[in-house]
Amino acid sequence: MARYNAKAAEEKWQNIWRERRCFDVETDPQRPKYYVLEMFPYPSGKLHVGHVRNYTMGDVVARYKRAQGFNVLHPMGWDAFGLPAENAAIAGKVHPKEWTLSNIDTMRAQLKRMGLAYDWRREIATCHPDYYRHEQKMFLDFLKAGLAYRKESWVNWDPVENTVLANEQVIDGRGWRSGAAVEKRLLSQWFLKITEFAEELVVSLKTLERWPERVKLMQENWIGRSEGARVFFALKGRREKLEIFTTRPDTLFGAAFCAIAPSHKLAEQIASRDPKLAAFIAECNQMGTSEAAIETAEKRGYDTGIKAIHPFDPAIELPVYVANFVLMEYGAGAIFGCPAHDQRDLDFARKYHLPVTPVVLPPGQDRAHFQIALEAYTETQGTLINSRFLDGLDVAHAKRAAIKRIEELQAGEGTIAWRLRDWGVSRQRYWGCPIPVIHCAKCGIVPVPEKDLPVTLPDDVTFDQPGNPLDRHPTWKHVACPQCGCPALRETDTFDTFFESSWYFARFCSPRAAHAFERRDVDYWLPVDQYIGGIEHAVLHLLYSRFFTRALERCGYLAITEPFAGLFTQGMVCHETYQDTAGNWLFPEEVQRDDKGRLHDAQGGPVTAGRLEKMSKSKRNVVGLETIVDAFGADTARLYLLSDSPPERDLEWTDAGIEGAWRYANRLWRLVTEREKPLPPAGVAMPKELSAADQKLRRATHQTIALVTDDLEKFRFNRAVARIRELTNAIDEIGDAGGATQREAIEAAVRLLAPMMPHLCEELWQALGHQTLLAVESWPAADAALAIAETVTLAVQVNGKLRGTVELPRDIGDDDAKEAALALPTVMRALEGKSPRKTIVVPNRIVNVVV
RNA sequence: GCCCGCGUGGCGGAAUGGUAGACGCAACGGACUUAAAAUCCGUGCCGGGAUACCGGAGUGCUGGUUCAAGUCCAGCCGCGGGCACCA
Repeated sequence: MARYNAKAAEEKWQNIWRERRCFDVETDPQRPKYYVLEMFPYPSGKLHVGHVRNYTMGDVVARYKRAQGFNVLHPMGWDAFGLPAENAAIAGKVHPKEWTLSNIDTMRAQLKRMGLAYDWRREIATCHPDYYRHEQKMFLDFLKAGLAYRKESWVNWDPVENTVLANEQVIDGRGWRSGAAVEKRLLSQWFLKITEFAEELVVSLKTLERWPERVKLMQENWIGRSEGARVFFALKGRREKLEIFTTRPDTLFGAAFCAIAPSHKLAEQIASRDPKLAAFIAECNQMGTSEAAIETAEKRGYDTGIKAIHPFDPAIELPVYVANFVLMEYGAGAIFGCPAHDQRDLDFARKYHLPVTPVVLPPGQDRAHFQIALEAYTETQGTLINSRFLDGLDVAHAKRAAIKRIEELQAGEGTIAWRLRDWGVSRQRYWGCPIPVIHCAKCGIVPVPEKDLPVTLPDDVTFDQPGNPLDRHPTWKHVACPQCGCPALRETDTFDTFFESSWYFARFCSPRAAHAFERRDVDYWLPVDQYIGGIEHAVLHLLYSRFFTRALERCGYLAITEPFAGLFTQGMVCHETYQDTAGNWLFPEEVQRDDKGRLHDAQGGPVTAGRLEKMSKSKRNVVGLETIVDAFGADTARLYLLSDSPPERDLEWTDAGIEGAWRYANRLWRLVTEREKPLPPAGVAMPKELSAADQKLRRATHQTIALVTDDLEKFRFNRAVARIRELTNAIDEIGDAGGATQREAIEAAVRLLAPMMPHLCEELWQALGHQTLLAVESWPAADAALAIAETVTLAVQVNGKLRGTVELPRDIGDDDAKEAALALPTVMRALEGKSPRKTIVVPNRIVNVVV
């Protein structure tokens, strides 16, 4: 039995697509556009099947939409800056640039073997000055627009590597590579003012109809909008006031103390004259930031001796503490404590013997007996007590009344607090985009003049010592101040690499333009119609990009505010993990299974299989592409990745699964190429009279076209594949008896499958006698009339229990259906001679007889 | 703690409130073959019948709504994810 030669066919069709420029596209305002994009990869070394699942989904959408007549933009590029390149440089004595570019070459070649319908002319890599020069310009524009600024802030500092670490790089309070306990350090850093758009970023989530609810919810949580009030407490014997934020102004009469963050201005002020407080603050700064550290940390405070005056009654004085649980970054960095209705405040009050006054009486509680012991009442149902003018109100009304009074007294106002903080973009790293500013002793911070852009990275850097190579480069940072000409210093920090990925989707529209974007191109192509990527970017990349698009719009670069009209988050590809007796991770191909099902390594040593995990280099549970594509071809891999699980769920890679897909590829291939009786020629007319079997196949064909089209619209690739397999089964069933109907069915199957298995389908399309390329063919249309059956099978139930089925003409009258149902022997037996009380007929579906 | 999602055969998974288990994987049995591979056919569970077939139970658990519930509602159990000293 002959086998489909995937390798030869795939090479052949890839060459033809390339020669005929099938996937090259241009801006064409006369035609409807569709922009499909998969999150571009970091060039870590090699592609694995996890990457490919993502790109295959995008490719199906791109090919499908093209067949539907859209002008489809489907580009690919490289998120090329980042830490791993530097780590490789430190470990392997290879320059980050070389390492990155050679990885890109490898991965590009791998991608090309997958037959993805990309416009490769548009490829970009973010590490090229031709790319990053534009973001330097954007940064300067942000600076002018007040969207970028520099401030001192507390950062994660790795004392061994001498660098700031991103939050993701701090694992349980320790640097991910050095293992050193991360310290908090106060450093001057560049920030982008994402908080400026906090409100908009939440509100317009509602307009993103084709985004997963889950992602929108995560962004909403992350931005964290809280309605409340800002209240100013006068401080006894002091001129300044203490600003606090609260979401519970209704509980102001329950206040027992005020507390400020250790890094609060007032705390620092007092500490300068109070060594004990200074020591306390230092201790707070030592505290770990890991989840465990926070959970076990005791609530501690230091009484400053200062008294705050209650805004509603000057006779009430509250002690002001510096407390370790108050965060400077949120609200005003200061709170009032209401122990009866906040658990932390209660813990704190019990420890420091502060009064606990309940001010909200839970529903159904007796005021005389209501007491707070060790558990605060934090619900917002209840009635205000002990609160003078608020007494008797429910919580919601009391909040409003309290805010009204605060505003009348000019002691504050209703306001909204955000959890979202400005985006710190400075990194003490070499392999990133240089931040285009100069520090001058006289002029301060001076932006690099536009004529001097790009500020390019020097190539001659060393990695033999820890820290930022740019900082110790002998000449690079020494420049003349563009304003006064005096010797000055270049900024040696580089941008967070999320900076590059925040605008790359727009650059694809005009990837070689001299300035960032051609308006004609971005106005045509943007927003991205379908974006596809992993859920791990639900907040970071997707939020940054939404912010960036707004910032670019404000600076006149773009005319849109939302970059991605549709988003799909696909699941991960997982694989078992393997470890030998020494605990070393093993690659799947190093593990063999003996006939008793036990696992061994190459030397015969026992191997234990661990849990199913996301494919990752460190655990070695990756399935490389080469092995799979060499053995089965790209199409088989694509089919398996699409068919085995719903796309949003995780997929477990199994060898048996890929073999099943390979069996199907061959089955379809034989269906066309190995026939005892040849199919009628292409374009053969459908006979007027069709046998029942022929009619049935025709119906299946047109039903399948309609269903698969619907499935692809809704990203249900696994179901689309199942439908096509069903049609294949139907084609098999009719055997060589079918003529024109069988050709019609096979052609439909091939065309429907083409987005998923493009090479095989081109091969079959050609074998079926066609001259055209499927890659540029239009999508098949279902004939609704042909998809409808003349007869339908009705299920017949007695008391809701299935008792049989009956084949009847479509749209038969209810009475006829009832009669036919009652005539069934199984129904009569179930009725046991009783007469039906009621019969429900759902046309063309079901008859339910109730006795 | 708060918010969200999900529980269906041995496995991945299908089912606009209307015949649960499509499609596939695995396993078992059979056909073809000197043999193997490949290919093809059959098989969800329990009880009875060699077989056709007949009966029953069944979508995490307990209730409810309905002629009819995997699907809707309430409560519980379990798993997964996000956020969290956020005032």
